[in-house]
Amino acid sequence: MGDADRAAIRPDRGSDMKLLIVEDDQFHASFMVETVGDILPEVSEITHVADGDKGEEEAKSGDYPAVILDLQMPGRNGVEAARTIWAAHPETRILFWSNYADEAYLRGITTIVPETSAYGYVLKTTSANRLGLALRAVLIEGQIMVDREINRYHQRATTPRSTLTESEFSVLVDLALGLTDKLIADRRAMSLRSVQNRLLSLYQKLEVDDEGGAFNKRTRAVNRALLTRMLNVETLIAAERELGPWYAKKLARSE
Amino acid sequence: MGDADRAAIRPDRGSDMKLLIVEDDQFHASFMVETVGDILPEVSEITHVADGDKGEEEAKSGDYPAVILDLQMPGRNGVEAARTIWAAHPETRILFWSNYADEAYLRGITTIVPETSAYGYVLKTTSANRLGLALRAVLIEGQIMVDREINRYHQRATTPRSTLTESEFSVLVDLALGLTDKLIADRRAMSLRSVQNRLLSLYQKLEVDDEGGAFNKRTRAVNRALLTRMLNVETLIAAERELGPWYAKKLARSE
DNA sequence: AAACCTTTTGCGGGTTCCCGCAAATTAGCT
DNA sequence: AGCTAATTTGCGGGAACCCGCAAAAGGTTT
Repeated sequence: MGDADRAAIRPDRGSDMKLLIVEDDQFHASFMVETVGDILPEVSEITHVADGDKGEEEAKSGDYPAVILDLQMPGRNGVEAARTIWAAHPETRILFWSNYADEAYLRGITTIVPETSAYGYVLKTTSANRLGLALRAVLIEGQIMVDREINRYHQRATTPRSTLTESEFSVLVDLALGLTDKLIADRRAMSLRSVQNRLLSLYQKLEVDDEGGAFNKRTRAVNRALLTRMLNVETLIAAERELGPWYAKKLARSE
Repeated sequence: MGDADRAAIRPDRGSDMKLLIVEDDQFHASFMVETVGDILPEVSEITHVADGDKGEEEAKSGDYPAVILDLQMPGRNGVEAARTIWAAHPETRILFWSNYADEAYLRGITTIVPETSAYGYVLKTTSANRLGLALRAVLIEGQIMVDREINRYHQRATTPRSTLTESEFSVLVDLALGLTDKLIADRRAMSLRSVQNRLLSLYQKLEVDDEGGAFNKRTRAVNRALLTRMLNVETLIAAERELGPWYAKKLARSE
C-alpha cells in the first residue's frame, strides 16, 4: 500500500508525467520545451506559463510532480514561487535555471527546499549535454544537482574570502535593507553590541577593512556583497516584503 | 563632394550595409539575425560576437555603420562597450536591447551618445513589430528611439518621485560605491557640507525620510535606488573601475 | 545697479556608528 | 559537574553622519 501511495505521488518512469515550465522568455521557453521533448520521453504533458504568479497558481491546482522554474522573472521571484509551490506540494521536484550564478539564489533555495524533494540549479549558458543530465537527474531520479559554475563563487575569489554563516547573512540582508543597528537588534532579538559584532565579522569577510580604511563600511559592505553576487536585487525585493509587516507591527506596538 | 563623404560614412539605403550583433545569449542572437534578415534587406553582411570585449575589437577594426548591443553581458558592460565604440567611430548607430527597463542604463547611454550618431533602446520582451520599427528607425534612418516602457520609470511611481539631476546622480553613485562624505567631497571637488546637501536632496527624492525615520539613511537610499532601478549593479561595476585609478592616485598623493 | 533666487560653505551639536576592553553567558567536551 | 573555548553583552569614547541656521558667492531679472 505504501508502494501504491508512492507511485501515485511520484510517477517515476511511468510514461505520463506532467511537467510545468515557468519561463518568461519565449525563446528560452520554446528551447526548453523542445529539449524536454527530446530528452524526457517520460513526460506526456507540458504546460508553459510566462510568469511566477501564474506558475504558482498552475502548480497549486495542477499537482505537478516536476517543475522547471526560471529565477529571473517580472513580478514574483523564482525563489518565492518555489516556496509557495513547496508549501502546497513538498514532494515537487524543481529544476531552477538562471542567467546568473548568484550565491544569493542558491542560499535562498537551500534554506527552503523540503526534505522530501529534489532540486537542481543550472545556468542558461550551460551545454545541452549538462542540461539534459540535470533534467534527468533531478526531475526523474530525484537527485540534487548544482552547476559547478555556481558553487565556484563560494571558493575562488581574488583573495580567499570565506563563506558567510547564516546569521551573518541575515544581518547582511538587514543592512542592505537600510535598517539601523538598533532595528536589526530588535528584529533578530539580540543586543545592539551583538549586531555590531556580526557587522564586524561581515566587514572582515567582505574585505572592507583592507582598502585603506577610508570607506564608509556600511555602504561599502553592501557594495561588495552586490558585486560578488552574494546578494542580489531580487533577494532584496523579497526581503523587503518580509520586512514590511514586521515593521508595521513594530510601529503599532510602540505607539 | 560632401555627398560622397556622407555616402561613404553612412551607406544609407545602398544595399551592402554591414551590421554587428553583440549578444551572449545564443537564442536571442539567432532570433535577431533572423529578424534582421527579414526586415532589413539593406543589410548585406551580419557579424555576430558573443561578448562585449570581442564586440569592441570587432567594431574597432570592422568599421560598422550599425551595431546591435546587448546590455547585460558577462565581462564588459554594454554601455562601456558603446563608449569605446563611439570613441573610435562617433557616427556608429547603436541599438541597445535589454532584459530590463533600467533607468540607470538609459542615463548611462544618454550621457555618452555623440551628437553625430543615433541610438535606440528596446526591451527584449517587446513585440516583433516594435523591434522591426526600431531596427529601421535607428539603424537605417538614424532616429533616436526609446521604448515607452523604459521612460515610464521616470514618471510613474507610487508617489510623484522626481528625477535626479546629474550632480545628485553622481553622489548617489559615490554613495553606493561606499565612499565617505569626505572622499566624495575630494573626488567631486566641493566642500563637505555641499556633499551633505546633495545627500539631503537625494534622501528626499528617494523618499527615505517618510518611512518613520528609523532607517539608516545612507544604506536605505542605496536600497531605494536599486529597487526603483535608478541604479543597477552593472553601473556600479563600471563606476568602480573609474574609481580605482583615482583612489590609487589619491593614496599616492597623501603619502 | 539693485533686487532676488539658487547654490555653496562654515559652524555647532545631537545622533549613530565603529570598536577596544572586560565581564557574563552559553556551548562543547571529558 | 567541571573546565575551556566561543559567543554575547555592557560600557565608553572617538569618528562619521545628519542637519538647522546663517553668511557668502554666483547667477538672473528688472
